Amino acid sequence: MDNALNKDSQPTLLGSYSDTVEDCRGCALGVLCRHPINTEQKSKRADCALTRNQLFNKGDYLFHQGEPFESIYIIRSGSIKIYVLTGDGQEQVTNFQFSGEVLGFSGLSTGTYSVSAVAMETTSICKISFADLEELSLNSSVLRQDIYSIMGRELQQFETMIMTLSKKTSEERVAGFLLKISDHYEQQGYSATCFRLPMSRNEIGNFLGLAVETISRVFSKLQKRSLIQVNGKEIELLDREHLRTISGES
Amino acid sequence: MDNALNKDSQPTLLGSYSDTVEDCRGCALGVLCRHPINTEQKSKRADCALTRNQLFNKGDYLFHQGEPFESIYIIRSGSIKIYVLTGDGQEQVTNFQFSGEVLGFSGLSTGTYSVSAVAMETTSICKISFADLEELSLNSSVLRQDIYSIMGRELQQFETMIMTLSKKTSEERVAGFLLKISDHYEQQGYSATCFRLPMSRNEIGNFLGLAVETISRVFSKLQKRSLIQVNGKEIELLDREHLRTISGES
DNA sequence: AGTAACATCTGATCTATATCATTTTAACCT
DNA sequence: AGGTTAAAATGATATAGATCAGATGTTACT
Repeated sequence: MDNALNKDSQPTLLGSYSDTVEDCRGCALGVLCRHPINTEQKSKRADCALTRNQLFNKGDYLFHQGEPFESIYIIRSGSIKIYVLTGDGQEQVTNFQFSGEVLGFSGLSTGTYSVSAVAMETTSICKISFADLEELSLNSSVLRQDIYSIMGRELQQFETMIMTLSKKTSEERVAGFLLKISDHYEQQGYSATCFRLPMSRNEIGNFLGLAVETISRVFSKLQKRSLIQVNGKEIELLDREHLRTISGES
Repeated sequence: MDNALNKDSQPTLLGSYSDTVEDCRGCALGVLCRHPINTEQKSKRADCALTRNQLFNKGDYLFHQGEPFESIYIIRSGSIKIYVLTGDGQEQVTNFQFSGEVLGFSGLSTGTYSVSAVAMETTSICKISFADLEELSLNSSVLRQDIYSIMGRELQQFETMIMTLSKKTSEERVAGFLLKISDHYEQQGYSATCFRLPMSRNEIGNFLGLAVETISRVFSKLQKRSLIQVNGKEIELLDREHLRTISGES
């Protein structure tokens, strides 16, 4: 029921896994594994560790809202749902994150995670304690810049999300949602037009501020207009350009 | 029409304004002015400067969306509206910020400001280039922690905002909005129950994802129920407890 | 002071999306 | 495989809040 560790997941010295670096080209904190800082650091701080390639099954939690903030997580592959519990115990999905993305930073202000993070499918994670990350960053302006950049990007994405929730119609939201996922897969070298949604209609609706039924209806409508092909969670984007127009850029 | 500099606003060496520190108790980056780091640094880096107490009039911009990211801004007094321009040129208010708060971080990822920041009333600002701030932070774990904490808090606030826009009714949104401002003024030593809103109904509606007319109507309804007293921009909260219940905590 | 331009308020109507109800389809378990 | 349970789709209806229109109030300018 808890995190399933595979045999490669023991904490290891930084820089000792150069054979796996090839898998990590899209990693937002790739400098941790690629930069000379590793070999320099290795000798200085034997205790400084990055846990790599830890496997989580669908439903496994990376962390729960309220737990002490400890580590930053990097998604190697798979996908994670981020959500907060509202005052009355409802779930509010605040993000879906995919390979290459980094999560956990919002815990920085209170010292406890402000959200929960749960795997939506089998997901491989790298993990580094924030204390270690911060210490490493003192010797690498590139790493520092990367950390700030990741947090800045997350702030920007939230700004965009607020715009979406505040001004967009259901169709615009769904089109934008599909394109965001498509763009992400494309950037990671997968098909941009044909993919499997790791989340349920319910979770999509929750994230987009719409009822489940509305998601179904919009999917059907977009399919009737030959813009997408829906088969359960399998989605094919038939006309990305038109979808882009509908979504209102963003 | 542009930023009006008052006579105290020239860049100054850190630590040279100890006489003004008393005004800055609520400042989220107060460590810049209070911590021994200042005097140590002062001799080492004469060019490291914090611009203090720069005055902006209503309508003056701190920065515009798209301009190169340069500095972080700290509000000493007054209030700032943060907004993005959407694809079709509409304005989307993403935040209202008040004294003690820090802004500009979302520019960190792209190197250009992703939002515009404009004074809603006469506002006093301190400003530090991010490069200088980062350099100072290398010698102060407290400052580093403060920077991360500010960014983490901003992420958290966005998470809350998404919940608001996704799930709350107009009444809940408005009650929560008034309480947030009230709490802020209280924390800064002003009256928690009686204050002047620096923004228009239009801007409130834009921020809360509601039409202007809805804001007016909810204000009127809350007044009819003796929860608030409205007189143009002057607001008195008559029953904060009840408002808190209506807002659904958050 | 007087007028223009704008902000706010209130009422009447409309509509996008929620909600409720039912059917269809897919996933899961022993 | 077959039966149970959950997810998704679709139709019918309700409603919160948008939009339109007008009245009133406020601010700014000469």
